[in-house]
Amino acid sequence: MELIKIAATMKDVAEYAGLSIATVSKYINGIKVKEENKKRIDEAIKALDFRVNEIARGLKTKKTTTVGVLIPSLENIFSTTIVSKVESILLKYGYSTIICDYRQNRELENEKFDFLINKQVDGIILVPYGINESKIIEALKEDIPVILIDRSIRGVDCDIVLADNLNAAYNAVEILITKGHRRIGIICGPQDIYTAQERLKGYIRIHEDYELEIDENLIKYGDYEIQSGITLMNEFLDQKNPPSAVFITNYEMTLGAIMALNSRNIKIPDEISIIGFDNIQLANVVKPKLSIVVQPMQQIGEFAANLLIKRMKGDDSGFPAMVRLKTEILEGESVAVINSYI
Amino acid sequence: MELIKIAATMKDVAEYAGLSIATVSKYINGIKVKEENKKRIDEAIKALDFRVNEIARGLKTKKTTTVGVLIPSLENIFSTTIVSKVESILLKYGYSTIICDYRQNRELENEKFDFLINKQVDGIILVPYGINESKIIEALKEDIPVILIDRSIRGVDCDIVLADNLNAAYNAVEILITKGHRRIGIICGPQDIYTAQERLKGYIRIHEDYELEIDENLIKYGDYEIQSGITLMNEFLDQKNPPSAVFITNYEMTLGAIMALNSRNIKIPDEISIIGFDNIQLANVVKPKLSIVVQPMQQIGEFAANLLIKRMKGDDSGFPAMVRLKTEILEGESVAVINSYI
DNA sequence: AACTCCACGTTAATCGTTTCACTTTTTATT
DNA sequence: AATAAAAAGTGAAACGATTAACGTGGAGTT
Repeated sequence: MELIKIAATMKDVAEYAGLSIATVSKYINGIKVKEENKKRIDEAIKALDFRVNEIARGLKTKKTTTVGVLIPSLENIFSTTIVSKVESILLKYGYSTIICDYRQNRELENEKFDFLINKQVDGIILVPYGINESKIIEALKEDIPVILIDRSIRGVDCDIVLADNLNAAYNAVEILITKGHRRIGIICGPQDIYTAQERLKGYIRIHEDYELEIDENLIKYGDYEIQSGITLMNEFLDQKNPPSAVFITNYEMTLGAIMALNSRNIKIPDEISIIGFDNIQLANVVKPKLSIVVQPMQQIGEFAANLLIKRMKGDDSGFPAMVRLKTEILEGESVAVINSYI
Repeated sequence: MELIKIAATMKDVAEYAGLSIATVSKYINGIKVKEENKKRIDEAIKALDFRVNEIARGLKTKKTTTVGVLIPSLENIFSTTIVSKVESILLKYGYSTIICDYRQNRELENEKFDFLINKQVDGIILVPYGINESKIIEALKEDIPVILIDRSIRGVDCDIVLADNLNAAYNAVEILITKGHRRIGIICGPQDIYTAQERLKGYIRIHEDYELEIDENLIKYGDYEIQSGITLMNEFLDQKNPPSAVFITNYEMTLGAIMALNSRNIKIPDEISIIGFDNIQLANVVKPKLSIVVQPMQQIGEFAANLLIKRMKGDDSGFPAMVRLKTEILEGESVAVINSYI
């Protein structure tokens, strides 16, 4: 005969210990209680295998100790690395993390944001794409802190943590320039995405600083997916005057670009130089080793999580915070030194 | 003056509509209500921007419409692909997904399992590693369905969804054999992991079926991490009589193995043939294109999610279910044809 | 001994739903 | 029109915690 064991409540504990529910509750919530009673309660808790019912608690306190993380995709290293870090930090504070993936789809992004709000999360970390800014404003107004990652949203005062994308691109392209490249292609992300704009700005600025002309034919816009990388790299290769080097501004498109080169049997860096983005593992497994821009993803996650904790504690100092973290360049062997200009 | 808008409750709706709370509740839960009242309630809901408080509901119903997913790592394609699929299916049914990552750490795995139970999830999907089986039994007894993925646990009757690892390995090694390889190395996972055992069994069985001897020196055990792949591949290469082909049984070790080969400048497949595991993107970006075993990760996620839904609805038919899905082999150019045996 | 404090306890209301056990209204039947 | 049966609506008690507001007993003071 299986008896389904029914979970003990605080009432049971109180009875077992011969005290009132209120006393037990207080003890559990860290309020002082007589030594003697402390013992009795502990004993009762152990004997009954009591655990507070978070739901009931949540109903009273209007807190769920749950936060939502909304990202473009679970199949993308940038997002998952951040999520992984965020989750581990939040867990330390007793929060659980609901992760939602919106598949690069604006509509889904909006829906899932609502879903999280509906689930009454205590806070949200969002890597935004096309969210309706009013939703964020609304959330903030309802006292649900939101931390943006990677992309700011026009017209919304909101904490944000991101990489210094402009300088990431600036530095990457500078490497190409100092190695002698003059016709440098860039495969950008969508024009309406902040991060993508910043990366392009970096490309443009370094050209200005070196007084190099910008050839519009060397700027191509993709959608951050593998296929874009393939298509756009092929377009470059088919140009009458192709670039000697290409800077690709995210991981998936870097993958695609390499696939395109491989399938045409083009040697890196002999025939074309490459700087990619974001995935150290990829960089090491490709031959020759790829030079890539590495975002401090762990750090981004760390800052975001800690900032969120702070906001959820009600500390609004420095709002809205903008944390901009430095990127790094990992040099491989995918960039050739050429002398055309000497 | 900012007025923080306080969410409307069912009571408010009832008052606005001039009905009782009970009626409103019933309507919301799909019980028939007079057409006229339907309208009034809808109107009230809209006017007050009412949304049910899931917490309060959960307190009464003892359901959270939340499920937990516990995986070894968020930085591993196998897990994230599954999670992504699971999440999207569950969401359709109104469930949210709490994702926990235990970093290949048994202790953390046990802790996070408890955490999920404590959060009162309605069900759990688990890719187990070293969990204490009593925890699962306990959960099942408390009527929280658990679906295992990829690895069964001795002594526990539990639904499980996995790939046919034995035949995956069998088929992969068979390809090597039919192409003339006779000294075939295998880089296995940890000996205490079910999946790893199965893959090794496949390797052994195909050898038996072709009446080939098994050389213990050709079997190496790793821990499913990149470094293992590097180390073990190097060990193979340093043997007096190295294998002509190596089958590597997970993604991370495949990465490592390729890094080892690259750093020693060994040509694939001219000097050694390779069959790897699990990552299609990787397979395409490496040169030459890698031959790999592909698990039907999406399908695994799909089956697991649907089975969980079924269990949560209280349908225990066919318990414990074992769903074993076929793998596929994606042939690249990393396997050489040799004629030693002709 | 009377009085004030202080530390610790307790009572009871409350959070926003669901649902049981009725009551009232509507419809169908004769 | 009367009545039974079916349908729709209601009041109030849960669910399991937190927390004001208040109660109590004993040490300290005079």
